[in-house]
Amino acid sequence: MGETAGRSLRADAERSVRAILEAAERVLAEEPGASMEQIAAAAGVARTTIHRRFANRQALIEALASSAARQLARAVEDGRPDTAPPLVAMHRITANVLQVKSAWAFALELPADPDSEAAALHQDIARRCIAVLKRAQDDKLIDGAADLDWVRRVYYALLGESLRGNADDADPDTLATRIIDTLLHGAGPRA
Amino acid sequence: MGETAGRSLRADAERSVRAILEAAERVLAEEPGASMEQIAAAAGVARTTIHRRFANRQALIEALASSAARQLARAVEDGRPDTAPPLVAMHRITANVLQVKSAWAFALELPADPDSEAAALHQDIARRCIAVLKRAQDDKLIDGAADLDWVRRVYYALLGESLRGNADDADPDTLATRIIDTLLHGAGPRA
DNA sequence: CTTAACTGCATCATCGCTGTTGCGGTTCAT
DNA sequence: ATGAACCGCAACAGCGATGATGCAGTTAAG
Repeated sequence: MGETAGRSLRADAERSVRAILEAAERVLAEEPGASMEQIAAAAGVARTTIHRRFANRQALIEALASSAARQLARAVEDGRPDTAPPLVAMHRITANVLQVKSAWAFALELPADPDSEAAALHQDIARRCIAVLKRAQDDKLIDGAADLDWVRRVYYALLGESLRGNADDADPDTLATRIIDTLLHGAGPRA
Repeated sequence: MGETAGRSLRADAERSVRAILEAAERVLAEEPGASMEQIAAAAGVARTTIHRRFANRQALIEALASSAARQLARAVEDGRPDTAPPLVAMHRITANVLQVKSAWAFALELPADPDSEAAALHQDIARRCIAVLKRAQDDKLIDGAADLDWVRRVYYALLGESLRGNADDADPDTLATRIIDTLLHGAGPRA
């Protein structure tokens, strides 16, 4: 479970942990093989401080993945996936997720160990995602014969593609609109 | 230019180079930070042999990227992108590219140095890709108001997504059909 | 205020990877 | 068949990253 279970840290220690995780995301996104030294520098912290909080590089990575996955789960939850109308939920969730994903791109694309907290969260998110798609299918927004798992994968791919290169030059809602539109209608001529 | 310009190698040396490049793809795909030792072992070659052919790890990576990019360009070319009917060309190119991309996934997703051979090839491929899409647009297969650069990016994303996980369990034509269908019509209900 | 937690700094040992060189044996080209 | 190219093996030096430790100074919590 990484750091989740440790008893509550002192206020400054908590700040350090956050700074380290944020710095790790920033640095590793640009250079996945970056050293602890570089991460420490970016966090405004001594390298030994990182080793005090995270035993291994591995442990740091896992904590990073867990933290990001929790934020992603929250972003989905905030979109009211199983109460709001499907189209509204999809739009809100997409906009929320885009923001989280642009801030934690590296951590979220990390190959998760099958029995880690992050993996469990991602699995739960995928479950909710398919549930929303199912509701959209019931509302005839998605073809009845469509393979929802493929649709979900396409949706994920569109999310990822929207964030490549110039990350946050457009606002999330504009990007979300384009994603949903592409997902539902593709590139073909409109009716 | 990497290794392209060196005078012709002896037959066994050429075999070694191919074995090394193929092993590098295989090993690095699973573990991007793998050591030269691991690559050498996978290639059935001594580590020093790699250093004889490629000065740096960097040089090896670049040669790998160039080699893969050349194969990809050839796969596109074989689809007759500017003579065959757009839909036919798209299908053929997609099927061809899927095969190359499944064999050289790591090398092709490598961030290319702006002034490398690989980058030039990828740029040329993107140019051809957009040309095909333009012809499809002229044939009313794609909406007249569509942003072709976005369409191309979506197409790339669909290609990538099709190969994740169980790589080659389905034949390329089936996958290609689904990709083109999704690209043109999305997940919405069919007419 | 007093104590315990936390941090920075300097240091140390260790490890694995890299890249090079030399040599003896093997394989290809002509 | 002969020479040049190639390969494996062993050894070496160098480098940077890792992770641990002790100590002195600072900060938060009760």
